Amino acid sequence: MHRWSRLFIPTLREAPADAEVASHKFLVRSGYIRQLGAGIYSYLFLGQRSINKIIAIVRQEMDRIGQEFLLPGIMPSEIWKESGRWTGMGQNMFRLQDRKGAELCLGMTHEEVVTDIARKELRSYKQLPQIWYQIQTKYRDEPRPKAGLLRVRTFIMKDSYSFDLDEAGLDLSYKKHDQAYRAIFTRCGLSFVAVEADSGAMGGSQSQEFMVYTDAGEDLIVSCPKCGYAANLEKATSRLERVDELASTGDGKPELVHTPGKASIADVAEFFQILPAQDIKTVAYMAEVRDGKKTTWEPVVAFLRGDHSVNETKLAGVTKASELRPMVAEELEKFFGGPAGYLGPIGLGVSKHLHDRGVNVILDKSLEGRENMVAGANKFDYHYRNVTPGRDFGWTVSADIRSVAEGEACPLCGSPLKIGKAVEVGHIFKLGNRYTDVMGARVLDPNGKEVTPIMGCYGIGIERILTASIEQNNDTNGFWLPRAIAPFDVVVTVTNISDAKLLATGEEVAGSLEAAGFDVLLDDRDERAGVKFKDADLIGIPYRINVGKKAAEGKVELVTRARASSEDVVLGEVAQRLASQ
RNA sequence: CGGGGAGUGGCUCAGCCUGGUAGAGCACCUGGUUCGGGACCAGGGGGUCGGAGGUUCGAAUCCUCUCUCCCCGACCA
Repeated sequence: MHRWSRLFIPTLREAPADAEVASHKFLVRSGYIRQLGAGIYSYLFLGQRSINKIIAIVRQEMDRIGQEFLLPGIMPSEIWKESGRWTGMGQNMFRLQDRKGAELCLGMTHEEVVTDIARKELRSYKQLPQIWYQIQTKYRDEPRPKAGLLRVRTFIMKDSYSFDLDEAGLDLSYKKHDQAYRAIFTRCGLSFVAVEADSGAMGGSQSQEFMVYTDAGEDLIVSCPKCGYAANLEKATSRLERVDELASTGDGKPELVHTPGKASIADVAEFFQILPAQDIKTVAYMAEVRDGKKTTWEPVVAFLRGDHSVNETKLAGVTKASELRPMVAEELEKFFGGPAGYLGPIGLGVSKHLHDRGVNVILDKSLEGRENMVAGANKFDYHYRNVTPGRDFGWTVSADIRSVAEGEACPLCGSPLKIGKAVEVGHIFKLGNRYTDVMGARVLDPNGKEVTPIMGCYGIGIERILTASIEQNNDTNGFWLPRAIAPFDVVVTVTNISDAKLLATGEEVAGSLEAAGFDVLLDDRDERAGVKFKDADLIGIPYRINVGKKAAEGKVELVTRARASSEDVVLGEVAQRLASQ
């Protein structure tokens, strides 16, 4: 039994000044964590207990499908150079040198390490499939750590890696993880959604994120309340309603119109008395393209419906850009011949294929088949009308490069879509042979033919489970965790320890609860009752047994933190009663 | 990396504009009274005012540089 009077649980009456989100405030106030530096935290007694419970659940579910390893937290640069990520991963990696000057890095992820093991040890298809996992601290030099434990520079991650002979095998490993993750997050008491995710520049084929809705989240999730469709905004699509086309004017060809001072979509729409959807939006970028060792910057111009917004993740995916930045004025002048506000598609030197000479013009699919639109004329204070894509201008690639907006129709069932903020707690990812191939992992298949195993990787942010849970379960007085991940199941509060009888009763109750298998914290501090109640409400423990006034009648109170409800329980029945909660 | 904000006792902050040698509340220690929703009274301990340099008779306060933290953006296999 843990006696509060002897523990270090530094609760704070006030939230630290630099905390913004609820989980951050409460984690600090409740004495779970203390900050050492930006994105660097110590986990104190309560925090560590909660983390341990989360890890135990993750471990238990993962052991059903895989094998736990412990991998190095520090590693030589060579394997990263082999995979091409020594430069590719760039700035997010903590790098260091040993005394001989050799380059090392702190482990931010372990694909290279497990692939190195795989290539040295795996010889035959008979050894496949393999699922290896680790639960370890990872180090990432985040450009901007924030929101307490939500985005940090050192954190605990469950990462697993699967090796399979073929796609069918990978499908199975992926599916196993999907199921394990659902079991894990369910057991942790989280309300979560699995969403389609962007596979990124990794070239993976399929990817799913496990998200918990909260305003503290950094991701935007598009979902359909009707059919269950859910996707990261970076990936989401929607069904669009047909837009009424404008009637053509004059001879039907693009007509130059003087539009003094009309530099925004809204102004132009008002000027022409049209809908923004009848206007063409032009967004101009310079894209960084890495081709092996060579890095070049190419012009990329996106055309979209006036009422749509460009989705840079999609655009980067389509153009294979490692980075996108808006064009500066000189570049606009160079490629368009006109200034921002009056950019348009007519007269651009369009490249035939991506990365060819010329401007990479990416047309959003929603503009295909449209006609008589309004667009900038690449001339200060002028626009065109009667602009018809295909007839009046061409493009390099047509693709979905826009962001879905709230209320648009679900791509599956047509119901209005919702958009909400969420935290990513897990991610499963079909990697393919990207690492196994370049690092030379090969096995012989049943025909004696050499094949490259294909990989999947699967991560869970341990602290994010705790953080997300707090975000979901808090009020002004504190938070409550589900029993499965709370540092203690129950706190037994003795309202006045100077009453020896009362203290003895509290110890007896705590002892009986412990005997019944509960994790019990006995609040035997020499504090006033009010202080103890406030602390108990603050620190995330789901139940409180109050040993006070009614003890004389042989009763205690069972307080359920989530509902702030209280019921009297006869002394002998406490364990039984709690177990039935 | 761009923009904004903040560093004063353990915590939350005032003082800075208009220089005169540091304060409040909470926390902590001692004694007493209290004891079911963060008690009260009395006494007490604790601060290189983030750091360095400069201006000045005198700097928490003015100037320069620098470090750190927070927020927005960029970024985020």
